[in-house]
Amino acid sequence: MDRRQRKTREAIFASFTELLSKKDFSQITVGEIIELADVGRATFYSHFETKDFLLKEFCEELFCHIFDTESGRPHHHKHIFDCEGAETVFLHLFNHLQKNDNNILALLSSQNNQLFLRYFKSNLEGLVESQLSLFEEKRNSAVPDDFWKNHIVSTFTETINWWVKNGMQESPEQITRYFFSVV
Amino acid sequence: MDRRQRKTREAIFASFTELLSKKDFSQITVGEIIELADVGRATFYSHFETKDFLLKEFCEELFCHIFDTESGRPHHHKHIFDCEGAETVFLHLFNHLQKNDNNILALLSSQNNQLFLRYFKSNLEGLVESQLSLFEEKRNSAVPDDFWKNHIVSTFTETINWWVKNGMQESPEQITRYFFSVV
DNA sequence: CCGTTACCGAACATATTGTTCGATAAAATT
DNA sequence: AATTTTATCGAACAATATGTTCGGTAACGG
Repeated sequence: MDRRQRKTREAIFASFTELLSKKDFSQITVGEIIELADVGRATFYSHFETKDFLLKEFCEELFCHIFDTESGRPHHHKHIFDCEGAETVFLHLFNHLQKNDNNILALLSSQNNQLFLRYFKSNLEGLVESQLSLFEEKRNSAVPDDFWKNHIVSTFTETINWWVKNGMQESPEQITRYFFSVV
Repeated sequence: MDRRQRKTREAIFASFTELLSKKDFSQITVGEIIELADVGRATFYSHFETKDFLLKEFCEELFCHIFDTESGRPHHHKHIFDCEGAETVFLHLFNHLQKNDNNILALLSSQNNQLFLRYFKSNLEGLVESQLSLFEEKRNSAVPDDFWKNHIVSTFTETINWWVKNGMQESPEQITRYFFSVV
């Protein structure tokens, strides 16, 4: 990718991040974004069809980064999907959040948290699906598979939500314990 | 309240309801609302400061109606807060939904469901708080009160969400059982 | 019956969106 | 190093949406 393109894209993302942490998505205008990013109007629209597409691509990069960071780095811990044991996987995610990669905490604690938790949720579904067997012991067989899966995913994102909203006072280990206490 | 005011307000709410069931809130314009409601532009703005305030008042009426319907009608069942037993209260809410008061199902199954579930949630909090003791037996004491309360509320709204999304094939009794199986 | 109030409708200023185009400079290609 | 390609700029543009103003009209309530 052309360096100019890269710089423009990153300037827009950075500007967008800053604005998202301050105001509601619906209140942000393209004019504000390009002014803060210091790029031309036509340039913005050559990168993103609309503001909604910007959000979509922004979230994809953000969560791809979080759900995928360690792959291909042999000396760090393994890829998230390869971790063993349910606790490890979810603890891993809580650790990522605490490290505040890509400043995601500012986004999760802003007025737009619902927006990001929704994206988080859709990314989480695949992961939970692959770990579903680890919850088998806790599961009441009276409920449908789909209901059960949805419940785990929702409980996890709600746990994150609660944690962030309360200032993340608990350690990742502690919050993982809370999560497993209720699910 | 003046009859003219009442009619205008209801026409706007009806128009708004119809539009909400068809498209995303952010895509709805004031122009569309007043055209469908057949009221003048100035009239709209004399009733509601902005589109967001319309949503706010709309939700307040909607949920007040649902959480409050039976009070003061001695021959019907008791007020929702007076019901005995946790199952009864939550079953009661599921029944309300199935009856589709105020056409709330169209709203809960539209693209705007997140919007309404959020309002639903805030209305639910008080109710859950008053019923918290009924969950005591199921509770793992290792988690904070606040976390526990949030978990129950979230699980309930997510149960509704799942139910509506899956076409409400289960009976209110069945869905109540699902809810209590996981919480 | 009369004073009050809500509505209409039309016009208006302002803001936002998304597009277009020629000029310019940075990048890639040869 | 010369040339072609490509991204950006800046400014202007039409189209749409927002929120306000005002005089005339008709419905309301006492």
